[in-house]
Amino acid sequence: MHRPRKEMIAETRAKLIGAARQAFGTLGYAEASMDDFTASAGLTRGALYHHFGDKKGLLQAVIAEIDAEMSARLKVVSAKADNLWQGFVDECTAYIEMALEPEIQRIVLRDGPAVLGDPSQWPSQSACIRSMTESLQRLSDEGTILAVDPETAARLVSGASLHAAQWIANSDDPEATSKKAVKAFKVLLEGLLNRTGRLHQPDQQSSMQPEIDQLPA
Amino acid sequence: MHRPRKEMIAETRAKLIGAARQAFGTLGYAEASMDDFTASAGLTRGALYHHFGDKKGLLQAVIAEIDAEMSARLKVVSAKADNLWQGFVDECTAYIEMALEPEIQRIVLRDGPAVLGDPSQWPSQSACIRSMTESLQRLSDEGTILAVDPETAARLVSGASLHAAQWIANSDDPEATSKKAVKAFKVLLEGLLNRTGRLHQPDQQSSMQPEIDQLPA
DNA sequence: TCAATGGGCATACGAAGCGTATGTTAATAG
DNA sequence: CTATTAACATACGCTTCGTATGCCCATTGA
Repeated sequence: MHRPRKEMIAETRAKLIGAARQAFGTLGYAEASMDDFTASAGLTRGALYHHFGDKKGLLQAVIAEIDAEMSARLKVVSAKADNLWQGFVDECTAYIEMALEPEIQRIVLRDGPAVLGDPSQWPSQSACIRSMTESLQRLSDEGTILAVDPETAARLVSGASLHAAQWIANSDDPEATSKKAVKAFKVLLEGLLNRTGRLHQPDQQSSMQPEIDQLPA
Repeated sequence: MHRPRKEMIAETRAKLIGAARQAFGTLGYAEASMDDFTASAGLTRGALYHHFGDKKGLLQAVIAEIDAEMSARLKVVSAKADNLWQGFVDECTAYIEMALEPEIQRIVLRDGPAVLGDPSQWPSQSACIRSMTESLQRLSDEGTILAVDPETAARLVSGASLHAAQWIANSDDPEATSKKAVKAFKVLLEGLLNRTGRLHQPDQQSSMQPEIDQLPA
């Protein structure tokens, strides 16, 4: 039998990533002991070093997994919108909502950059950015937004989103904070809109409101 | 004599902060050995623990010092502008330029959040945000920008700025990247402008251009 | 079927690094 | 003048990481 062998190996990798993800997400990268969370997976550090080289390598794998999930979620959101602008807006709100999750905040937004360096250089991070970039590219082709470099705009918007999410999540009153953040975010985003012609221009006033007004605490 | 005593103590603190700032800025927080950089200041860890409690406490002190310097620089920039909008724009560009400095990037933007948590909760970080918030408040009073919560807008703008700066600093071609970033940043910022009345409305097209087009590499 | 090879993982060891507990000195207070 | 306290240094133990080594099982080729 060839399969059981390969499956055991894949399972070991998955168990290590899962245990590390749990530990990194709750304790943080620096405080997570490799002895502890490998033991919680029924393994030792030997397996870890064999598969991932070192602790940083495992963090990379964990982040790649999370980032793939985030990217998939964004694609789903933008795909089921009525028009492109709405899809982009939904994508932004989904991005903020994801950034509110403690695991993503801790691993991807806080420890990741400190240990692995600037996220814009990660091979995985490009997935989320690319998704937003493609949306903006289509909006630009369509004439809905002004002619700006889509990737650049995506990075600025994601930067604002991520900071907003961290601010919201750590504020005293997350609900009130999110409302203020969304309102201001909407105003900023409208800077992108093409106001000279009115071709394909969607309803601007109501477009940002849905769903995000009541965010999870 | 009372003074020499107090001065020696202050000097010890300053030497520790200086040595730590150097080590954190070049090696990074995690890789900086307390034994090493205290020795480089002619001291031992004993002094460190006495004055700052632990390694995190020292990082806090270092960040507080850097943040104070940043805040002072921002105030100078915004004070010498001709009008409020221009002052705000200059402040943003100065913010981006500061975020390009390796020491600030490493200590304040990368290691700081990982070790001390979300920057919006730091007592010191409020200084820079407050500066931008005040600028936006005045612009709002003046009618130049739309009625958005000034602090919220300041946080969004600073978030976009910081991410842009990190992207620029780590890109293959920082100069080209900065040009694209500034252009898109300008478009976004114009979302804040009040376009209904034309009272106090400054020249929008040229206002973002100065100085930042040629950023330091 | 039976070596033999190699990959998957555990164990053992050494080296730092951190935090604390304990000195030691010098200045200030009474 | 003594006693106390602040400002550091020294010493110790604990944890953690990385590597070197060893074991075992599965695949492979004859």
